[in-house]
Amino acid sequence: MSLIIFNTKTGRKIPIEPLEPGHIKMYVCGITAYDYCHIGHARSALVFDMIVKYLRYRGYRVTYVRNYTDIDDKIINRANEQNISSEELAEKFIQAFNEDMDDLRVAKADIEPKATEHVTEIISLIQGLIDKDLAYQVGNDVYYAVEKFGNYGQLSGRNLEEMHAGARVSINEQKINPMDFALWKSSKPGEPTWDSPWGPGRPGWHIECSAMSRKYLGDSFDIHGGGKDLIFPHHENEIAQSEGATGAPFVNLWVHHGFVTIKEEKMSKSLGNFLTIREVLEKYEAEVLRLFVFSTHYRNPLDYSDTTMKDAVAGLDRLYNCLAEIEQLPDKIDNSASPVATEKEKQKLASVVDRFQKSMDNDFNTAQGLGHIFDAVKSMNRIKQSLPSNPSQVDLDLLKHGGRTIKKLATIMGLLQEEPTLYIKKKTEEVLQKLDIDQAAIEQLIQERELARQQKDWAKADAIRDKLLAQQIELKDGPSGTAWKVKLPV
RNA sequence: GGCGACGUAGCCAAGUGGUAAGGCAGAGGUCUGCAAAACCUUUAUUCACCGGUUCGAAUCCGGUCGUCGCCUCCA
Repeated sequence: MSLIIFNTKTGRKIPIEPLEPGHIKMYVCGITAYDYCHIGHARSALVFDMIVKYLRYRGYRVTYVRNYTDIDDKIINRANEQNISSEELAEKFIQAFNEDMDDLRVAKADIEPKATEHVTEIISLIQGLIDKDLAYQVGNDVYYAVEKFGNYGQLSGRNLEEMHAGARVSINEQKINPMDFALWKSSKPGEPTWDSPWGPGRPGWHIECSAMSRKYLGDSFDIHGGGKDLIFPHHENEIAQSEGATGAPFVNLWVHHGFVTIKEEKMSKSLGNFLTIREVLEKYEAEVLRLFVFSTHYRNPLDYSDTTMKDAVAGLDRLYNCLAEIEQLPDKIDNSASPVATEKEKQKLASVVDRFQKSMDNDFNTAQGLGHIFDAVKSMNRIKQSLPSNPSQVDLDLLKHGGRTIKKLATIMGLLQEEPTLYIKKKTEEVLQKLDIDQAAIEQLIQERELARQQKDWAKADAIRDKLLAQQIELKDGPSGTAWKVKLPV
């Protein structure tokens, strides 16, 4: 069984066959550092984090490059507004991005190059395009001549005539074709600038990715990824630049993920309907956001709402509860009863790795993979449920092994990374801190209630329980006394 | 206007030719003084609608309606 991946360029799934056997080279377009990142950026980072982890799980060596765009019109404009240099602004938001990634526990890419540190490579790439007559200089600007590149539109499935019909292209008298795009822009006073054969200026947006991917991954590499909104024009232009310059096929597989939407509309700055990663992480655990993201296939739209996030909270709690209960079971037992696990349950647990892998092999179907994990949890809960007080070693081994297995699988999505019991405890303490009540007071009230219960003064006992409940404290009467827990926010 | 994606239970979401995974919510049950929590069980004769192909379709083809996206910076 091989791993198949959907290729945007052909519209179909193909098996991954690395150019260098066993070694996958992947480039992903990272952020433009001019503001805090929203959860659309989080989806991108999480999806490719998962893809890298799964490829490595499947035994591939992966070289993962994700760039920073640290020079661009938006950065310059924003820096001017704030009266700081664009370097300063970009640095600030790269750092903010890294903090967000740490909070999301997204692993760093192997190489994280910045556009401004590759201007030399960019200039030589542009010069190569001019030499091949694929680019032309106008004043101190350099443009790519799209008509000279035969395959322009191959990725996005358009042709130049159609795009003219769109009539939304900006008319620039300097350009030969309105679709020509800037490789080098002359700088205005006060803007960051580099010397070049065409005068002082700065790189256009698309050229940096061609230059940096070539430097770190070569003329041809395996996977290039990003959000669907990068298909055109960004990735289309990258192909024109890279293939124009090298004559070699640029990328084997184009992987594009879908958008995060709010109320079915794309999250974007212009609509003002975006949520930053840090805003969301104030309300929800990183793993909740991860579960939310991976509960839908990466190419589909993902609608953010309180309901869907609440679902993710409940789902994650379910997983952790199962693991926590398994953890509390003994590892070894002497005089055990006969096993209770049914053939069907054993079968479910024995096959979960295969089923998970089959789902993931099919274009990283995390939604289905998670389904298999939940399915295994259901089987384990069922076994736990019917466990006698002296459970059999067979059942214990089954549960312990099952718990380890789903934890291992969940790791690919960055889930279930906490100690199960600590996860619950941590959430409790966080909430408790925000409440106007301390543990001692709670214990005190529970003791009072226990006394009332012993005297069968149910009215008083219930009153105390209601009082605590009003403060988000839930009581659980069990055989070994009364436990309490914070009603976790959802 | 051009191009593309999607429409599966109350909600979220897999499934792309062989008879509807999983999660949330709901209902019933175990437990309890009653509860809560937890767990178990259960929940779509049917996959937007209309035709067609097929022994067989949510899955393929044609059409209709609806939603969203790209075509300008965008993850």
